[in-house]
Amino acid sequence: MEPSKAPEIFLKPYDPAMQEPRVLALWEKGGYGNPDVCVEKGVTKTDAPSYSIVLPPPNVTGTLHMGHAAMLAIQDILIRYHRMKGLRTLWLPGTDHAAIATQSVVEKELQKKEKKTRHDLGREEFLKRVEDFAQMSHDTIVGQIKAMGASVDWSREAYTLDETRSRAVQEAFKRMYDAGLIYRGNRIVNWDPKGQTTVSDDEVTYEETTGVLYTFRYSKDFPVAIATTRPETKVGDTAVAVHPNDKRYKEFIGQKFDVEFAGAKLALKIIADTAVDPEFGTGAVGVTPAHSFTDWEIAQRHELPLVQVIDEHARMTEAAGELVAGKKASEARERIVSWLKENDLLDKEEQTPMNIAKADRSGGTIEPLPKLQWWVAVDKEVQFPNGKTMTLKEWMKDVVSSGQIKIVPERFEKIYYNWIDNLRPWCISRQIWYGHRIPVWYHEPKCIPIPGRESDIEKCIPIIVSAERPECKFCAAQYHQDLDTLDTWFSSGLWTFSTLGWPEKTRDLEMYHPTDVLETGYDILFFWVARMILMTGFLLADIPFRNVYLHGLVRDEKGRKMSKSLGNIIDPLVMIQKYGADAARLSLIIGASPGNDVKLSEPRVAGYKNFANKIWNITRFVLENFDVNALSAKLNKNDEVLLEEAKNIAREVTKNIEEFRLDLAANSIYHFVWDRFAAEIIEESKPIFKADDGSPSSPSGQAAASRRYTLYSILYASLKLLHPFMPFVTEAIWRELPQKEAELLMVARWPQYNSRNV
RNA sequence: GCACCCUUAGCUCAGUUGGUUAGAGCGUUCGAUUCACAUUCGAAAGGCCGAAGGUUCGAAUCCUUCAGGGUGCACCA
Repeated sequence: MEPSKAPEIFLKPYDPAMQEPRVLALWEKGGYGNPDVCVEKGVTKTDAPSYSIVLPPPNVTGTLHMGHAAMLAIQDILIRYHRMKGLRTLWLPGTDHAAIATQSVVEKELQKKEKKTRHDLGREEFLKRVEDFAQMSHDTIVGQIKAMGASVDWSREAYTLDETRSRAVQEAFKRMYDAGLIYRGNRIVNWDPKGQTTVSDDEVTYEETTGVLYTFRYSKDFPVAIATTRPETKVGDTAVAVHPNDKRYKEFIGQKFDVEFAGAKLALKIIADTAVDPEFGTGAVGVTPAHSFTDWEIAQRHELPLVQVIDEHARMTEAAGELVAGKKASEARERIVSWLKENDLLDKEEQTPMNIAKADRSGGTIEPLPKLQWWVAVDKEVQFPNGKTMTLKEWMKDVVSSGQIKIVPERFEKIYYNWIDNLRPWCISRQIWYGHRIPVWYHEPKCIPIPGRESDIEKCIPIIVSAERPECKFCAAQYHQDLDTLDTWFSSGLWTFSTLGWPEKTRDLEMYHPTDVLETGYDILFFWVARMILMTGFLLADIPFRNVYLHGLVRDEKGRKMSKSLGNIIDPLVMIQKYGADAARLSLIIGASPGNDVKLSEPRVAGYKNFANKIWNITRFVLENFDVNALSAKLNKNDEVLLEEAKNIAREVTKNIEEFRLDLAANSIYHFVWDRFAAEIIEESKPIFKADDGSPSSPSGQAAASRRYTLYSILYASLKLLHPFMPFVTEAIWRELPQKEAELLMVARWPQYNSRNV
């Protein structure tokens, strides 16, 4: 029996740069990313249960980074595994318009290259620029997703701002508006003076600094001293609050004072409120309803008037009084402090730790301002489509605490609850141009009666929610659309079902929703995951996904965030070019336990390239010593034990994938292949093949045949087990195998470790 | 202020419900190699598992306290 020669390709080391494009072409030709094709071609049974993941859509703000690469690797492992298991598997790709993020990238470019602002171009022209940029960025991203080997279904690709998704956004807005969940209201917003827009609470980050706490009296005869770190806002005070049990101030509660303070006339009422901490400062708070969230709430409780003294450009308004009106807030502060000194009203200046609120995107210092904006009510009781009445907050808690949605790692559930407990109404309107225009039309400033039909005006509806411009039968005024756009997370919140065709009742929606896993970085648990649960709950009375798997952040070797300014960015494409996509993937998987950050360095990626070559050479050895006749060989006891060992590995890998321990799964197959299969089993085989006398009936010939079969079986099973982790090299090898069950490894069956066959 | 996470070999990290001499990768040192693998193989050095108590027949693992590092949220007059 003459052993077959291994294909020539194995005589050279594994070359990912050469093999990967060929493998990509094979996959593209196969079309198995689309589950319908899998069913058509018979690799998936018609009645197979479904398994679905929607890709968290990358922002069209440029190129993908290592975090995206990690996300793609993890999801592709889950997808390939389930596809091989025989499930009807859908991985739906897409990109996110990322409103504020994309707009600001384009604005910066515009400023840098042409010294223009968006207002110089006008809304239409500017939007065209943004769209061009978004398209370019989209194409780059698609190329990168492919290069990573992600087996997504491109036929279902979606964009958060395309037509279908726009319809979903308008429908969602309308339903929530009709239910009273979305309302327009004058509340304190996080105003970003730099970006000239509102931002949500979650888009605000806090920086610790040291500030000065000033203790002073409004005037000589004012009975109470107060403390503040923002003296410039004090010209907008309308009350002084003390704790109801504070004996020092009890006698003053309810009294009113008119004072002249730094050029402003203040009418101050002394009130009692439990929000006041008697231990802090003097135990008395100057209440500024227009420029502080807590003060605004106090003002609501006590029906206090509101005086806005700072405007959208962080300048003092006319209402701030003659001393500081028109000045920058920072200047106003100095002015007022010196005024206090001049008038001998300042008791104390002391250093105090404080947090400065910054807008996440623009870095502007947040100025709390009262503004008329659109909000999602999270504490309002509403009827859900399933008939139940509850608040959005209650829903969000229930679906997690009841176990309908599982968060992995579990500790994030606590963080999630904590976030919900502190959740305030969600401000969804933004004063930027790129995004979903708010589908609301107004008769503003007012309705205009039609001559001769003046009484009709009572029937007129001055605010209408609609995708198209409505016509008014009762009034002569035109409807004007709201100028604002929606928070990008509003459309992202619909992602699991807008991608499947909602609000149409599509087959996809029925088959793939709820999705099985939402896999993303823990940094957007609140931004996105919580919002998806909220939106899906109200609109579908359903959950968007059964599992949330949170991966850690990819950092540099010193544990720092990768950033342009630090110059420590590792570009996934460069890594793929140098070491292959398989190596890049493995470096992001092994050693990355759920929810924990990964420290990545180039040598780490390089190390896994060796592994791909190892598999390559194992194959060479096995095929050089293989013979199809060996497939019918009678197995020796020894060899049966080896096959049993391989089954145990298959069992271990499977269990770990099921438990989201991809790091452990990858690790165990890695070690089995290298340390057991290559280093020991193959080494032991060499003498067996040497001793082979070529006669199938002799003991030596029989032993060799048994071993040939065994090596082939172990290789065969190893390729399958490795495939989700290293799809390229395994698929390239599969192509060369003389005996196999399927044209492509990506649709071969996952090893059945319960049966006799590996 | 309220939570959470991390601390194990020089570096990066595993060690999943407590169970024999604590593991891997990279790095270091020594050796082998006409042999599937210029990307290979073997071996060695290197750890009072952050500290102190406790529970237990038995603790890296469970409990308490503390220290250092990090994160989230709140407060921020």
